Amino acid sequence: MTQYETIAAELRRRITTGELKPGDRVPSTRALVRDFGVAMATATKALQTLQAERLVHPSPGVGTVVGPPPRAARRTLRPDQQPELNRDEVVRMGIAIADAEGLAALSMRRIASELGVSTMALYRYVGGKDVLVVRMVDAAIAEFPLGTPPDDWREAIAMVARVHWAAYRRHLWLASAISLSRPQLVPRLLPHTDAVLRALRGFEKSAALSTMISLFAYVRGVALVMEAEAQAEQDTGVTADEWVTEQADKLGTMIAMGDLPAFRELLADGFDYEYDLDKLFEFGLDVFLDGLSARLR
Amino acid sequence: MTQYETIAAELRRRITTGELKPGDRVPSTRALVRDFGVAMATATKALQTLQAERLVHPSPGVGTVVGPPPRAARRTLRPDQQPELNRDEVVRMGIAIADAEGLAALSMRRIASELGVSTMALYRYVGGKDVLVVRMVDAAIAEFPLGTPPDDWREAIAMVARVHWAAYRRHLWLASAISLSRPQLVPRLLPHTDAVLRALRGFEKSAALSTMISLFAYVRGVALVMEAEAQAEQDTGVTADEWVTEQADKLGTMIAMGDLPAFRELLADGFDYEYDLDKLFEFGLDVFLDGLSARLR
DNA sequence: ATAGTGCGCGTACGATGTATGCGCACTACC
DNA sequence: GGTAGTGCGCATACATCGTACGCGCACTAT
Repeated sequence: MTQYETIAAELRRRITTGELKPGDRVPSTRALVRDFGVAMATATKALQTLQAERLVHPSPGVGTVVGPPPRAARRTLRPDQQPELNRDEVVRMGIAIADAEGLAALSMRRIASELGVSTMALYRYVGGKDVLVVRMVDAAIAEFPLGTPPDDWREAIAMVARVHWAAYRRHLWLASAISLSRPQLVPRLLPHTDAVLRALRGFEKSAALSTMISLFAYVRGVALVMEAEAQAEQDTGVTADEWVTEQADKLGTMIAMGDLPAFRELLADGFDYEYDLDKLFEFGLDVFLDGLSARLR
Repeated sequence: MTQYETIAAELRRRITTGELKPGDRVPSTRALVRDFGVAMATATKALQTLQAERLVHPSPGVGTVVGPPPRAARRTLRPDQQPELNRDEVVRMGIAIADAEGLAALSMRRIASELGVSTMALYRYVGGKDVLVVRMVDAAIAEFPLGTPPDDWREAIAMVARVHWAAYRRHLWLASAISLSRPQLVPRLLPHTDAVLRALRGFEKSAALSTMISLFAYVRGVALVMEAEAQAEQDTGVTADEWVTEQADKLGTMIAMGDLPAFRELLADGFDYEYDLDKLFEFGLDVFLDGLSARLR
């Protein structure tokens, strides 16, 4: 332990034990030099350490005082300098851009220019892009409150799943954004998980949790298919149907070369599958819920 | 239509009608100047247009000849210049990096430096990053061939799902990479889809397709949870369990503030859920398959 | 009046994917 | 055997990204 750490520790002790109370003055630099027999630089460093910990603060003309530095008086801004921006506005713009052009088009510079503001100004409100995305997720989820869930457990968790689906549908980027965000909580998602857990009280506890995660994973999985499709269509201007017909040749040769009997059969007698992800989602959801019912019985 | 376009069109007509056959000489620049009454520059431009279309090529000392330019003889490289790189090597290195550090760490420069090669040299073999990723996906899938599926339809599609799961487990990046790739086919994935379709021959055709997509979406959904967890652990060095305990305070206040009875109840009497994604995957798969069975009956 | 302070944001850095175009080794002709 | 020409392989350079850094200015406190 260096000398300045020793001094800092001693003063820290006096403060935490109450020997020095908030408002009291700690020994001045010069007093420390005298009492501990150290150089000025060392004494200064010790006090700086405590300042960095916000245990003490310098009070001009008085000395170094115990207690955190007083919050600087809120600067009164002249009317023309009132910040016309706030966090919600940034988050809203982020959502608007991601909705219109996908997460890939979302950049700090883009948001800033869209808001008529300098890029770095955003960092006054959102900390960084990752944090912004988490806030976007939270805000997007909040657009779809749950209402009161039905009594029937099956109806209840179906409702939550459908609400999620609606959110993913409205905000196509949501499915990929929500995964990137474990280190951050999404507060307004908690009511959803709570609703599912409540509905599944009849199940064993670990089964209830597994059910919930599986269900959410499924919904997000289908939502990602939807997102990929939308993104590809936007990038290339080609819909899924068109793409299939375009790629028919390549697919044809692959089928011919590989050993894909079921595929060939499927394409043989008129491939007219209606590619409707809403229906697909409901189908898988039904199957899953049927499975759960069987299990509960 | 400009003059040179007129001339080019006329020559093009003579070639496509067979009036001029491959090997024949088209009129020289000077002949065109004489016959069409245009300037040298115009005649030259007309011939250049056709050259760009690879309909004709200049043959030194002969004139401009119908037919595509002869493929340059394959340059015989001296032994010390034999390219020591090939596409598979690039793809393999891409997979190695993504396995070890995630898709985010995958960059063209990184691959190149890891291979001891200049960055742009990679573009001789892989076209671009997107294409590379698709090839990585294909290669990763190919590591898990299907074997012969059981007769029982349920066992058969469970097997395919488990093979997918194994692939996702081995290559954590696979779950996010596989979605980005609609415009490209993943050839060696087709046998998997074919196996599922074959197993579901008993179902109505559209139901079979919906089942397949739902199932794959589910598997990938769970795999993405796994990937996010692994990535977060690598980035922050904090496991999921540790994170939960770390965030307990924040979660606690959220629970206290919000109205989350089931959550509170869950945490109240000892939260000891075993967070095992393999088991979770099997659980959800079972539920889904149970649902399908019920539906088939 | 003047010294000091901290806020807001402009500048700049280190990444990224990849288009562009240059030098050079080689081929094909006189 | 010299030489013109060609195309391959890759170094350089550009546009984009997120954001660290630190400067100037407007304000507060003396």
